[in-house]
Amino acid sequence: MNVTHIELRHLRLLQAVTEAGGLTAAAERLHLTQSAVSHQLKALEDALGLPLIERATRPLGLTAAGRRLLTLAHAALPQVDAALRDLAKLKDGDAGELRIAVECHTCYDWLMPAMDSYRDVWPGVELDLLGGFQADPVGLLLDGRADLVITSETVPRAGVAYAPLFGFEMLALLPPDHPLAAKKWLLPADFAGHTLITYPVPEDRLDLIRRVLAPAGIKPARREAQLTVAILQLVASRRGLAALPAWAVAPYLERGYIAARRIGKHGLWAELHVAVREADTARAYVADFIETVKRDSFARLPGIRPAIIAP
Amino acid sequence: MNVTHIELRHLRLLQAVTEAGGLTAAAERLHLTQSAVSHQLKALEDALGLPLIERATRPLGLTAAGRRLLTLAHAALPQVDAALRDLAKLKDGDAGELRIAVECHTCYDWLMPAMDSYRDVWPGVELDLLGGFQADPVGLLLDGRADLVITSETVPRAGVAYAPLFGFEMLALLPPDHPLAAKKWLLPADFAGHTLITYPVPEDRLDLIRRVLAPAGIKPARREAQLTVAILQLVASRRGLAALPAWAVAPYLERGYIAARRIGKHGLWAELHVAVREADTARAYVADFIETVKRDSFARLPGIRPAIIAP
DNA sequence: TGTTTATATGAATGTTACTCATATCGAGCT
DNA sequence: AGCTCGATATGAGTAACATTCATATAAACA
Repeated sequence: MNVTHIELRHLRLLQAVTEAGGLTAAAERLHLTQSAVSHQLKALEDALGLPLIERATRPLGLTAAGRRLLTLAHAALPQVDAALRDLAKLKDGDAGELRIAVECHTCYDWLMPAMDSYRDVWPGVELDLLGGFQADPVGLLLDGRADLVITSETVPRAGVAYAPLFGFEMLALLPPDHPLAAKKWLLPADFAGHTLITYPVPEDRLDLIRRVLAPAGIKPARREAQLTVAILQLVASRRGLAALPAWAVAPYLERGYIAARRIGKHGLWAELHVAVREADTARAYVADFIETVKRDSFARLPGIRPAIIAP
Repeated sequence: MNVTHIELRHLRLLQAVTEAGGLTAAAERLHLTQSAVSHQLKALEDALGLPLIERATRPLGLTAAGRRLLTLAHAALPQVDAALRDLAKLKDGDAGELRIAVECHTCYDWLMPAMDSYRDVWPGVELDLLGGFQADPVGLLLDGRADLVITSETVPRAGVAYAPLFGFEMLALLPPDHPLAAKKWLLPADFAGHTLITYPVPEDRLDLIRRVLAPAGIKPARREAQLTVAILQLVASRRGLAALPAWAVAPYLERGYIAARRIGKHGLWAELHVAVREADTARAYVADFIETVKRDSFARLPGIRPAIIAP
């Protein structure tokens, strides 16, 4: 067959496979099963009469044909997305207001750049970032004091809709020469007798305490710090241990400033979600903000994975 | 639904609809039913939440959304086609030889420009045009003296494959002030007593005689001319009538040099097909030549329509 | 050499895109 | 008006295809 029946779906697939570095990971991102991805890729290769990926090599490589098709994907898909955005603007208008409340301290790291790329595309949308700690950020939506909340909880609430952003791993931080650094991963007991350095938030907002230490009956001393760099500095100077998202510490790890270890064998994973008023889910500039953040995050943040928990 | 599930199929559809100037004509080009086109367009409009075409206006117009999506189609589809061509070259190589025999005299008008655009894309393919009249052009394929034949016949022959190009209308030509010009279309009897000016080919190769005049028992005198302009000039100077493809006379009609009338109420339609050796149908540079000619013809030639006769 | 992780495959299922048959609509005619 | 013709719309049935589930195979790691 020569009149090849290629579709955007195939381009998105190839892009996801190369970006995710494998079929299984691509499947997660596309919200498909691994089987579907394998079948679809094979069907595409059969239709073209050419293999697209190098099997049995890790990390997965592309064939010349695969690279050519990926080039097409990189050229064509952004055009398609831009057109869809323009259509959305035609439909709903291109102006609006987005007051954003953020629950997690480290989120500013990726939120700022994401907001920048969003602003390029929706210049008519007024972006505001709400500062300060909020006891009940989702409540701000219903108060009308915020339009969008980035949160780790998805407690169902009338009139509020949640959309998953991504899952990320919390890593335990310790000085590079600390005795515990010899272990591949830390167990709850390893934290006993150490001070825990955290952001100034209640204990039930700290995943490490709520999901790991408290169930094991361990209650370490706490010391609070406002800024990520302050926490890192306290850890490096042996004042205690901390737990931060993997993406937030990646740059410091590279420089050997501190060490990071998994919490439990499979790691401690948390998720971020976006909450908006249900009435706003249909607004194009709202939906596209969520899309932008997600795309930006997966492109920029190391070690994140698609969210698993149903919103 | 905001995560719009747009596909290349939709872009090709919109492009076909605007180029063909209607759903029915687009359906023919896409080898679909009119129903399929209508359903698909509606599905797309529903998914986007925006109408794409102005219903109930002739000629059919696009909405702002339709124009934006068409812009996308014009940008993206050529990129896709180029990528597919590159993949075809990767698969089969990019060199070959294409000796082309042409049965119809007027075909050179569109074949030359089509060959030019083809050459841009397949510089490695050696193009040759076989000159002179051939009694049995398709036989040249099996002799190995030609690789591709443009013909109006599709007589099944072992080892030969046919692909349809397009259908076109033969128009009767007459001087603008001729009495017959008063009629909207001509009947076989109208040709009686007039000289028929034709290319120098046997009678059974002339559609007007074989399919219209001979069945009606009319045998007009004939006069032959080699060149299209010579035929036109003879008609204009009242030496007789002629019949030529609509596209070949369109430029002269505009200038009022001659007049043209339908032959029969629904017109006399003929078709052109491409014949190649069956073994060559799988060659990418052969298949793409046929595609190029078809695309080029539909873009350039007025009054042609997809072929109907099964090859 | 088992153990884990990633990919492939066959059969069953669900979801679409498509066709067929028919209805509706609008423009041009008498 | 009413009629006819060409074009588009629509509903129901079908065919084609994408996806899942369950399982096999293969590669990587200790």
